[in-house]
Amino acid sequence: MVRKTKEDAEVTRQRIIHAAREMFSTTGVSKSSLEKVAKLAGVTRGAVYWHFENKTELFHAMHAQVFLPLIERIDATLLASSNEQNPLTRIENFLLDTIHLLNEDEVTRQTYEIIMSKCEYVDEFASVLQQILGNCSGIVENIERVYQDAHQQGLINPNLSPAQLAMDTHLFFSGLLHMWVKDSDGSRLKGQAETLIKAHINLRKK
Amino acid sequence: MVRKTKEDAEVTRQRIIHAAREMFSTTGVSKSSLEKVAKLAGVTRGAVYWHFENKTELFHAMHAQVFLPLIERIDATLLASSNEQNPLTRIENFLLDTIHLLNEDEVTRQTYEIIMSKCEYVDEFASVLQQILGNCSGIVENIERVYQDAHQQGLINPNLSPAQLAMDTHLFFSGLLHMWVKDSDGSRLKGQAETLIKAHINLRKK
DNA sequence: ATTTACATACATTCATGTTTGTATATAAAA
DNA sequence: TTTTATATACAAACATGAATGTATGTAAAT
Repeated sequence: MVRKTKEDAEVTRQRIIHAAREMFSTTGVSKSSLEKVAKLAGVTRGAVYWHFENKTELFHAMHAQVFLPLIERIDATLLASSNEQNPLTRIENFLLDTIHLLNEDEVTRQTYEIIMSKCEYVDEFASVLQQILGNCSGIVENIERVYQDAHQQGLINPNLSPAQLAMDTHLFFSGLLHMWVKDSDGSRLKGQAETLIKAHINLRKK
Repeated sequence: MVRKTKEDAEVTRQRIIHAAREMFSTTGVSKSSLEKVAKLAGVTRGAVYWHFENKTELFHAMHAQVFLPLIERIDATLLASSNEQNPLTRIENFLLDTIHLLNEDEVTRQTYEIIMSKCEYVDEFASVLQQILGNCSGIVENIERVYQDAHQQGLINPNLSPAQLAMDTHLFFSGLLHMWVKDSDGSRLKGQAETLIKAHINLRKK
């Protein structure tokens, strides 16, 4: 029984991506052989090589599937409804939402985990790092705009530059995500992430 | 010509560690074969296997060589001369010193780079992550003590808990180091790291 | 009839761990 | 002090396994 319908093929493609994510997160990217990924997906390497050129392309597909929507969501959360509520609250909500997403969505959490601690950024993967850094720059710019709003509305200490505040927030949150993801047993952060975020924002209030 | 003197052997051992660090940082840990490490060190795999059980042990040796002294240095910087100067200045100097170290010392920089983006934390390497997290906890505790000093001296806003401030600083700095190391061309951070650190500390001042 | 969506088989490369060989440093015995 | 025995510090060879990429086969969808 070969030659499935187009929809069936798409299903197998997704199953392969899903299996790859599982494999990557438990075994690490470099030690995940396509043989094992295929087996976990219930297919053979033939199917994998049919859908993806090689492991790198499979990785890219897995990464993009989660992060492209995520970037859009971030932009939307930060910028949309610009004038509807307190800018500082908007930033706080953005951070809280992201933590919440990691709590709820296994796929997103696994992807973050792979990106942050199960992957070596050399050769073909170096470009992924640059891409991530690019996304970060975008996020920082967005946060900065919101801080500018806060600045204009007189919500924060006027001698703090929005650019520096934005970078400080981004670095804080980057550190938070890293520790959140790596601290697997959750003893250090899981319980107090929300408190920390609120404290971080409170530092800025007048 | 085999059977060198003990001192010669120690030299070889160091050469292997050094070569491993170079290899790991350019090729990534998992793609660095002991064959290539040996060749870079000017020896054969025989020498490598004589000095180290396997690649994991070699990695541990490389890691410990840089990080054990580093941890001591951090403790010293943060705690020593406790009453000699402003606590906030002490934290600021600790952060600035670390960035300065990364600027000056190639070996330390490479090691950080490997730890942060050229290594997959699975299986035998998972313990390294836990070890790093343990170190982080220690650092946070130290920072917290210094913030307590600042608190008692009335230097900071009294409704900010030292524990939260310490964690906020640590996460900020963790994020900063990550970006500092990964942003290889330095376009995003290299120039403004010091400014950001000072801004971060200034946020806390009364 | 032809392309599609795979499974199967094949060839090659590469890394690892182990074993063996060996010249010499070093410590003990004479 | 010289001789001797043994452990040391590797190099070289070997054996094995695993992963990759490609090529071929094939049944069903289109």
